[in-house]
Amino acid sequence: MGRMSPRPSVELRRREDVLLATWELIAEVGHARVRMVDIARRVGTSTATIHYYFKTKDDVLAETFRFAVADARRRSEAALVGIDDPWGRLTAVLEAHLPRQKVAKEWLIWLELWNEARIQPSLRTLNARAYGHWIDLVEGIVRDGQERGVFRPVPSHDFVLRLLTMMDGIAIQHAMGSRQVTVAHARELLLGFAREQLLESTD
Amino acid sequence: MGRMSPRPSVELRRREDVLLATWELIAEVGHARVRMVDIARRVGTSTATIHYYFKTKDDVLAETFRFAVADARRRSEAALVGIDDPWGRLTAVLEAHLPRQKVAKEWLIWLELWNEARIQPSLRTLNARAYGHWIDLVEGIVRDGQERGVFRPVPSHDFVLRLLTMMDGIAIQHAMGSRQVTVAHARELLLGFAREQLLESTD
DNA sequence: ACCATAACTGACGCATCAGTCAGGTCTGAT
DNA sequence: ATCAGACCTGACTGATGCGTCAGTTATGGT
Repeated sequence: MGRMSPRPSVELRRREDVLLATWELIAEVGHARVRMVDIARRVGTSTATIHYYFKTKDDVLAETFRFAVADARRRSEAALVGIDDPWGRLTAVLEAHLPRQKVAKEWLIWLELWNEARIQPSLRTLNARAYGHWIDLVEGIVRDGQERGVFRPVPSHDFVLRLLTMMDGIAIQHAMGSRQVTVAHARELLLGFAREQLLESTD
Repeated sequence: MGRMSPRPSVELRRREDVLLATWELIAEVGHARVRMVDIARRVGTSTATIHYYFKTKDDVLAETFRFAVADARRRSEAALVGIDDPWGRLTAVLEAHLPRQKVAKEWLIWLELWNEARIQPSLRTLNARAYGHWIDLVEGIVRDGQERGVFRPVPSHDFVLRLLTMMDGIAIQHAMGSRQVTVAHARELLLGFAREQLLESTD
């Protein structure tokens, strides 16, 4: 009931507010430390209201993770709009996920998701799907570049797996506050690797 | 007091039992879900006894992380004993940390440590130190190989950072139960990368 | 045999939170 | 003006789990 009422805008807006607040809180203190009161306060309401829109706290967290995944996917797609040459597409999509500003917090969400996905099967499938899509996206760009003769014919799947796992590892050290791994350095490590593998001639 | 009593064996053994049990529990259910009762039960005692040896639960967790770090370092050193040629040393130390059997659980501990280190400063320095040591160790092997003319003169620091962050990223996907990333595949991704970069001639 | 103290424990206090409930207000349609 | 139902909330309940404490048992030295 009610979910298909003539005026769903309130419900949708409220739910999104909650997810946004939860998203920030997870990034700030970790999902295990997020309390319903914290979410409520940040949204400017009571815990009972949160429960009016979400059955349990776990639901809020799970939906927030889904929300984050969808958001990241949107960012990938937005970054690719209007770009045609393969190297431009590859750098655009990687740059779009380098940990600056809002994206920095997003990486913290991934850290949390990985930890929780280990335990909760539903989150595990969420992560598997998201990561699969991420790999497919980048691999598609790489293969396209190879077919067009712009990229060297390295094994695309292994290359992408190396590139993206490297990205995850870099994100971790960045999240640890390692001063060795600045955003500039992260970009150079990743793009440099891609350049070596895909662009530079074997002489 | 007491810490320097004539018979420290009981205390030391007990403490180690607790750390071992906690280590396993963290790997199994995640540090946030580990309860004092669980630890006590696994050691075969009461929660009050755990508190006799450790001030708080956080102390137990923190010391367990320290314990895990020390254990990993010991494994690196053990793997290198008696091996002289650089490529042998590099593969030995990497193999020693591939996620098989006991080491598989260890990777889960790292996942947990990364999450918690983000929040707790003392754990962050622990992680920073451990990771710094890990990089130094591998970079030492690489530089030694380069000086001996066995490895190609790629920039050692960047290479090692790429290799080790790749390893972390692979570990994450492995922990997620990705069937794409088996241990065999992980080994090939890592060692293959090292081989390409360090051994294969530029033609 | 005795004692000091290390080692251990059951029972409990206490704080923290997720979730519920009974009832309130607000809004748009008739 | 009235009403149905969406929207919201303060106050409460119940469960959970850390840490304490008063007291017991084990142990090694003299």
